[in-house]
Amino acid sequence: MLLHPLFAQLERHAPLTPAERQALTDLVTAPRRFAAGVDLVQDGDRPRECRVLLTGQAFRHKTLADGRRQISAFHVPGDVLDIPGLFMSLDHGVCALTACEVAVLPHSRLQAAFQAHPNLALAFWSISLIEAAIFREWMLGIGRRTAYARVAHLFCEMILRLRAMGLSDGVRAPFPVTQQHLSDALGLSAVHTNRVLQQLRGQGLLSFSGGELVVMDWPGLQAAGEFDAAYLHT
Amino acid sequence: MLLHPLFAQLERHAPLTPAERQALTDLVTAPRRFAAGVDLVQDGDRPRECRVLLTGQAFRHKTLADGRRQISAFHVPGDVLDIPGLFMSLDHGVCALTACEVAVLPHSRLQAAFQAHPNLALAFWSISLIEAAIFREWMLGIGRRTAYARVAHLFCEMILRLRAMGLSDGVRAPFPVTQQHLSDALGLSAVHTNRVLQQLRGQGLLSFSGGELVVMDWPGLQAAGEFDAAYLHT
DNA sequence: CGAACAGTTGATCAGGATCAACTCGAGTGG
DNA sequence: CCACTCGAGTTGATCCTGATCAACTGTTCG
Repeated sequence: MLLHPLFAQLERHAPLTPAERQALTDLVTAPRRFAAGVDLVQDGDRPRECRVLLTGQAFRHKTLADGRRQISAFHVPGDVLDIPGLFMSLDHGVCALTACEVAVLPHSRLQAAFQAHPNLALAFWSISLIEAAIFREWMLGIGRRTAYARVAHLFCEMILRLRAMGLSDGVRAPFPVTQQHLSDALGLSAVHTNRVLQQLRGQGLLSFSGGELVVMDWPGLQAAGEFDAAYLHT
Repeated sequence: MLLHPLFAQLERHAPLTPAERQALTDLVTAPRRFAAGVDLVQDGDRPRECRVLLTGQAFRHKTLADGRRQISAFHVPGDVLDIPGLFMSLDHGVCALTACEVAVLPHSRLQAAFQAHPNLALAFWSISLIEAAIFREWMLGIGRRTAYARVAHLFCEMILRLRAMGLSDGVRAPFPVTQQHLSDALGLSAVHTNRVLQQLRGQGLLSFSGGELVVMDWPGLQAAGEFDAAYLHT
């Protein structure tokens, strides 16, 4: 049951057959452990394997020469960290937020499994499309929403995604990011993120400290973030 | 040779076999024509077919209730407009910028072709991943680049993508968008976009009017946009 | 004990938004 | 044929969201 988080992601649209599950189980190598802050996936790399996050959290980022950084995704268990690496070299890095356990699926054996079980390829494709849908929603937020709505929206998303993986009850969730991480994800400065957080706290919508998010007023938070979960395709 | 633009996109990583090309040719129905301004793909739709842009240009957008709009992509011939529709309902619309010709690939027959030619599915998957890479680059721009760099960067991208489809010589390219379209793609106001364009023109980097982009100083434009084409994976 | 980092606060600044008005075609209909 | 409208582009004036700079607190950790 090592790959259980991955199966949960892959089965969001259609269940896998026992044979498909077995094929994945057969090809995975021993999971690797990484410490917080380590790069799980390197920018510019042309990987020979797919990494799947089993435990812990991570984030995807592009960083410019002068240090400006954009975080394009936060990753929860079950997420495949480098699907693009199946086809091309990576144009971004993935960095561990916490200690992480990562399953490794060698490309050669994964591609063989795709040949033997075409639906497996479709399932991986499908989760890469959901990730793209999240990118579009983030673009909408960064481009067109206020800082206040952006922060609220991100917290709504993370609560739901973590709940889908059994890591949250919908009220409290582990989200071990600094305010700087939030800023880099939302296109804000750290100072302004801090002030928006104080607003959200002051309105009794949530608390966020020590890497834990607690939603105290879910309808209020959704409204503040103009949040509609349709784009998550759960 | 109706599908020639699609083949050009699909073959960016590996050539298709004659059998694979034939399979696509066999399943395409008569192309449809659309007028400028018409929605080619409707938000919320759950399509039964894939649409491929053959001629003309289009853009992908999410629009909020109050009219704020984020354009998440501009599409050139050969682009598949609704790959996510293979797996899920669409969370955005695609609108024609010009009169367009669109090829229609029914899902049922496309899926059969994927079964018969697994590499076809991989090729479609691959172009959906390139699109996601572009999304990430746009996020970086909207979140972390100045308005000036954003505008320059977008023009660099469009010149290269249009050139890859044989629609530009690398100097001049058809790009029939209004300044409002640019603003909605870049997360700016129309007024500010106008002023940035004047700057870029004033520095002799480009001219942009009547739906035509002319690059007068390519190195200068690249520098202004902090542009590195790696993310296009050409 | 001292670094180093995350968070917080205040003061100031600026990039870009907003509002409003005007120009300039390109239709379009009387 | 002209008046009218409408959309796109342009300009100026003003405002404001959020950036920047700097200092300070608290905590953790070596």
